[in-house]
Amino acid sequence: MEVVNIEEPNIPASIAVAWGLRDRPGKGPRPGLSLPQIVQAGLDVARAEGLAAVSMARVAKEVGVSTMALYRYVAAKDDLLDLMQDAAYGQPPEAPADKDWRGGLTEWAWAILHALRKHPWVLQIPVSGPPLLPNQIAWLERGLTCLGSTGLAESQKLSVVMLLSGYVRQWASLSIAVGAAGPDQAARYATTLARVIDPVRFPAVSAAMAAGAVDDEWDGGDAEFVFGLDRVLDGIAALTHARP
Amino acid sequence: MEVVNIEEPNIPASIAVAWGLRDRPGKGPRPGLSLPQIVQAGLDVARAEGLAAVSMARVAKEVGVSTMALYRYVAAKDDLLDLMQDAAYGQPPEAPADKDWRGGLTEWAWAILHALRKHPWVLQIPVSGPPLLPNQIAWLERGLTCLGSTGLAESQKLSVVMLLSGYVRQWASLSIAVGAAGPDQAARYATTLARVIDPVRFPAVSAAMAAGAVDDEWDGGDAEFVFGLDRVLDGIAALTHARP
DNA sequence: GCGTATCTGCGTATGATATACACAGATCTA
DNA sequence: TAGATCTGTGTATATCATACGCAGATACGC
Repeated sequence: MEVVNIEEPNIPASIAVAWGLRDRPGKGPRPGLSLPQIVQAGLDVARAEGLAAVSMARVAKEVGVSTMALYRYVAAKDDLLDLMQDAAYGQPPEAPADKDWRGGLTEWAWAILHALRKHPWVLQIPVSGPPLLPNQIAWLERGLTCLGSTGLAESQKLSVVMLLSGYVRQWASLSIAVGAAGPDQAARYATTLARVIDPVRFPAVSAAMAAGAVDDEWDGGDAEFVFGLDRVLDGIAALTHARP
Repeated sequence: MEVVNIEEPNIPASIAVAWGLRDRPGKGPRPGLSLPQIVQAGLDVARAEGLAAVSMARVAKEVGVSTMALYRYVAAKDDLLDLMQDAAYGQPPEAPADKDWRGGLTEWAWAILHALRKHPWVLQIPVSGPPLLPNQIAWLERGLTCLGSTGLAESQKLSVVMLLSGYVRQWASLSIAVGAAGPDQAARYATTLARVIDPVRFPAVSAAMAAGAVDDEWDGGDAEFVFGLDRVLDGIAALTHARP
């Protein structure tokens, strides 16, 4: 079972593997591991010790194999990370059929946020390209479905869904980074900034800090998320009204 | 010149350094290097060979010093990356005073996009926290200033600016990733996806692909960027109308 | 002017990392 | 049964960040 597929030469191996495009010749000995097993081990390590601890050696130890055995299932570490990311997103929840597009997308955005909060390390994986793995496609499907009744063009639907998922990802990234630092650490940041930022050179930032917008109110809570989410959805609503 | 500052124990060293909070005791020999010089060398390497090539050894060779000499100026590689990121953003362009908030923010978003296109490797640096370095604060200042006349609350202004900058960053990330793959590679992706995606399981995605939304039209051009940007700005406009 | 503390730059060492390569044994096909 | 092929493994290599200590240069206190 070689990981590279001869018939699909220019596809990243991780994608081919994830979609199950593999010849199973069954010549040699039965594989003792399975790809989901390895990916799950990666998830466990990432969850317990962070993404930085996810090395091939560490994952191999987790499944009880030698380091190099993993390379029989995964062409490179980046592929494993891609697969871990897809597994972390998981399958999107089923769409309740009785919602309008706005309610559906709101729920969809919340579901993404929950997935990212459950697996914060996903945000540390550098973006390697457009979403192409099965679960990511499933989330995309689910988002596009919400826009089915709006009459938008297909390319517009796609842009809207990408815009929204980008917002969630971006917001989660910031919120988790601040949350991971801890409230006292964040407070120290704020006081330091307050001392360092020149009110003459940065009057608007100073005003925001003086109004407590930067730190005091910023609990990383859901209110801020809803605010941005509503802004984006309002923008989409304006578009649907313009094109009935 | 030790990099850690004793009086500010809990501040990341990179921030203290970037803001010039350093004691200059002037006891030992004059430093032969300067921090901007090192950061510039990092930029050069990243520009020419990508972020992955930016190692301490490579940067040191670039400035003509030994590897360990860099650690007299930077506490860790992450600090260097933070400083490189701030240098890549550079100073925001001056705000033309005769623009309304929407025009101002539009121009601001475009300026960010241009900076990111000029330094695509910035998008590969994992987000370590809220923007705290001088140039990033300057961009924040510039964005907040655009909203000065809207009467929004300070916390709302901040959320809006973060929302917008997040969108730009997200979009640039996707667009650059697709662009870096090259058009032929992207076309191969699309054909592979078309074969792999089950129209029964993913009808909406299939419809989008059939309509050519995924690949044919997606040139990563400016039209897609403007579309999402206008959505976000429409959402903000709705807010300002609701609160005059 | 002099001693001394202190800073700079450097060479070396260490531990972690991804991954290439070749081999032994297991398994299926002919 | 013979050969092809796949699996798991050990070893080797190259790269990386960075800790540590040393030699020389410099400026301050006297």
